[in-house]
Order: sequence, then structure tokens, then C-alpha cells
Amino acid sequence: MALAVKGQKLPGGNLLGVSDDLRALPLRERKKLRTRRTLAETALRLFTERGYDATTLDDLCDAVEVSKRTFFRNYRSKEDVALASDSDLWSTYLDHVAALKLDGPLLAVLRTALDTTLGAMDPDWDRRFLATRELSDGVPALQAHSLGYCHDTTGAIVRTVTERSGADVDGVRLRLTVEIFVAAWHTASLHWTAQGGRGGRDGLTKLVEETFAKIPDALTCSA
Amino acid sequence: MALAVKGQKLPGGNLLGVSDDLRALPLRERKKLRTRRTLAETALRLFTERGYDATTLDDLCDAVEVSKRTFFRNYRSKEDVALASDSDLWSTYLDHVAALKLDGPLLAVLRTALDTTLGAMDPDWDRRFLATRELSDGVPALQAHSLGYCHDTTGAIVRTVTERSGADVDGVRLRLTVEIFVAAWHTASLHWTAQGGRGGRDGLTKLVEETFAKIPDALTCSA
DNA sequence: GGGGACAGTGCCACTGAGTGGCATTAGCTG
DNA sequence: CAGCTAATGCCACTCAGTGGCACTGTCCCC
Repeated sequence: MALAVKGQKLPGGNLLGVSDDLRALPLRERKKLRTRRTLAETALRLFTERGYDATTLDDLCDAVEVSKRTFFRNYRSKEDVALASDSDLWSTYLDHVAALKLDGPLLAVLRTALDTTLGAMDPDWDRRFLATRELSDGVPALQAHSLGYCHDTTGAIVRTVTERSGADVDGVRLRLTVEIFVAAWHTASLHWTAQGGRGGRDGLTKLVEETFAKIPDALTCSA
Repeated sequence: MALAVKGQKLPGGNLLGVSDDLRALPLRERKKLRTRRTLAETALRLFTERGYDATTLDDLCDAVEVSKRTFFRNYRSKEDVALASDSDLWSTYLDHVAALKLDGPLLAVLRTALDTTLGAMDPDWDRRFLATRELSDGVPALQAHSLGYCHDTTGAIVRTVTERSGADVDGVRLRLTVEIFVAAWHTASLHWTAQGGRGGRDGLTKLVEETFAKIPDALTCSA
């Protein structure tokens, strides 16, 4: 993985999500972009159809007609290409957090940033993300890798916020806040996936909202 | 990984942590146990001394004088043997949760179970756990794998609690509670590791307590 | 106490992920 | 058109992880 949130530092952060009117790029770049995207799309399809373990990278490379070497110039690992939609989400999210004014309760700010991030994703992102989640459910290696993304993002958020609001904040409390944010996100996205992605990103946004609303109750409720 | 919390279903759950007066076992079992423990100890030492990536399983097997095949009969993967102390912790924790009466606020119950679990670990566990955490810091694959353990444990707790308190609980709220518990644990253990494991398990227990106390504040604090 | 039964082990060959090196191609630039 | 360079393809390699089979040290029962 190696702190994959910032992703492979290829041209620019989020290469799949952004709906490209990128006809305006040098041909070489365009080609590379297309290869990268085709790899992710084909991978998701093959993994879903035939199973993750049953699909080798050679299979994928055959299907896309690139060499394995080229695959690894585009993605760090087999897990990485399967989790492209995760990477898209978190890299976009980080951008949003970095460009935000930090007033009011931090937890609310983080949630707001998530709302706008979800709204800003590529139209096709919902579908890809759902497929990715369903795939990850059955593949521990993907689960773990995906959690790794979240964890890296958590660290990055803490760093960003610390830089921007001075060193006078309680580091532990800050970390705790961000971890709780991630906890709520996990809960919400799990719920959304269990419902088969009902309502697309709007449904997901709604579940996020509801989940955050339940936090106070969750702290005090009995079993 | 494959839901490694319950670990390899070898003889019995936690094989390293429990302080053995296990001279009372059949010889065969004892031998196997010793091999298993030696593997974990040697692995942790080699990984720390030479680096995780720089140490191959062949190196480890040479040092312990077993075949690679035998290694894989004891541990699922290279990550698994490095994270033996994590596995010990969570499998013990699950036992404690399963044997607990569920009265009062769930979050407090989970925290109490953590206290008693930490107290019940092998005398050597502190050192191993700290070494494991420091190792994981520099190795993304271990980070991810470790998060996977937590995640599996989260699921197991939710299942256990659901079974024992009837189906009338709000599944999402329950999940959220457990996720928040894990969030606090992550924060506390990170802090403990950053302090070089100061105070051993008692220090860790204290940090856990302090971190939980900060939760209400973390929900409302501003950046 | 001797002799099967069998769990646990060693050995060997194999697959598949991931890397390094070098020659080749294809897009950019003057 | 010619030269430059980024991107690719190809080949050989390491290492994690698996399957199969022969072997051996324990256990257990007579």
C-alpha cells in the first residue's frame, strides 16, 4: 500500500472519478489515462464475474492488452486496482478538507466535507463503489487494504487540521474526533452496502446523516 | 487473513499469551506449541533487527529450523506471525466479551472488558505488543492487516451482542457503538506507542481510560 | 512392550504477485 | 524529417503461498 491515499503520483490525484472533458490533453496523457481507467473497469468486471482470487493479473493484462509491467506502472498492486473507487473518494475528500474553512465543531465540518465530496464524484462512481464494497466483503485482503486507505486518510486529516489551526490543539482529542468520524462513515457505508446501495449516493448521504445523528445515543445506549 | 481473529483453529485460541503451566499436555501438543511460539518470537526479533521486507520466510525458517511448509501450518501468512500479539489480544478480548453480563451502557461494558483483558495478558505481552506496533508503523502491509483484525473483531462483537440481547436492538446503532469503541482504542494505543509504551499495560490502561473520558468533548470540539 | 494408526513434518515442484533491466516504440519538438 | 524522451514490452528473477507425497515420531491399544 504505502500510504496510497495520495495514490500513485501519476499526472493528477483522481484519475478515474473526474468526468473528463479532457480531450484537451496531450495525446500521450490521454492514452495513459484511458489505459488506467480501462484497467480499473476491466478489473472490477473480471473480479466480480470470476472472483478475485480466480482472476490473475495476467488475465487482466490479456483482457486489456497491456503488459504486466505496464499494469504495475499504473497501480501499486492487485488490491489497488480493485479499490480504485476508494482511492478516488478519499483523495477527493482530502482536497475538500484542505480547501475548507474550519469554523464550528470539527465533527460537523468533516461531515459537511463528506457531503460535498459525495456530491462531487463522477456520475458512475456510485456503481463502481458499490461493486467494490460487495467485492471486498468476500475478500479479506481487500477489506484490509480498504481499511488501510481510511487509516491513511485519517492521518492525513489530522495532519492537515493540525497545520492549519496551530499547535495548541489537543492532539489526542483531535485524533479521537477524526477516528469517530471514520467510525460513523464505516457504519453508514456498511449499512448502505447491506441495502444494496439503495438510493445511490443520495441514499448514502442520507444514511451518513442519520448515522451521525445516532452518535449521542450510541454512546449511552445499553445492550 | 480470512477472519483471523479466531486465528488459525489450532488447538486452542490464544497460544502465545497464556502463561503456560502446560507441562500437562501431550508431548506432541507441547512440541507444536513451542514451535509456534518460537516462530513468533524469532520473527519479531528478525523483523525488528533486519527489517520486515528484508527478512524472508526462508530466513525465519532457517533460524527456527523448520520447513516453510511447517511455518504455514502454524501461521496463515508472513503478516500473521508478525501480528501474533494482536491476535492474542483480540481473541482473549472476545472471550471476555462473551463471558460478560451485559448490563449498563454498552460502551462502558466494552471498555471494562478491555481493562480486564489487558490485565489478563501474558506478562511478556506488553513488550511484544509494543514491538509489533512499532514494526507496523513502518510497514503498510502490517498496518492494514492489523486493522483487519480489529475489523473482524468488531464484527464478532456485534454478532455476539446481537445474539445475546435479542433481535430488538437497532443494528446500526449497535454497530456504531462498537465502531466508536474501536476508534477510542485506536487513539489510545497510538498515543501509547508514540510514548514508547510508557508504563506498560498499566500505562496503556490509563490512556484508554483518559481517551474514553474525552469522547464527549471530541464530539463537540472545534478545530 | 510391540506394532499399527495417524498427526505433524520435510521435501519438491508449482503458481502468481511484484521488481529490475534493457531494448523498442511512439508521441513531442525543432 | 531527425532527434529526444516518456512510456511500453519483454525477459528473467525473487519470494509468498499451496498441493502432494513420503516419512517419522508420538500415541494408543492389545
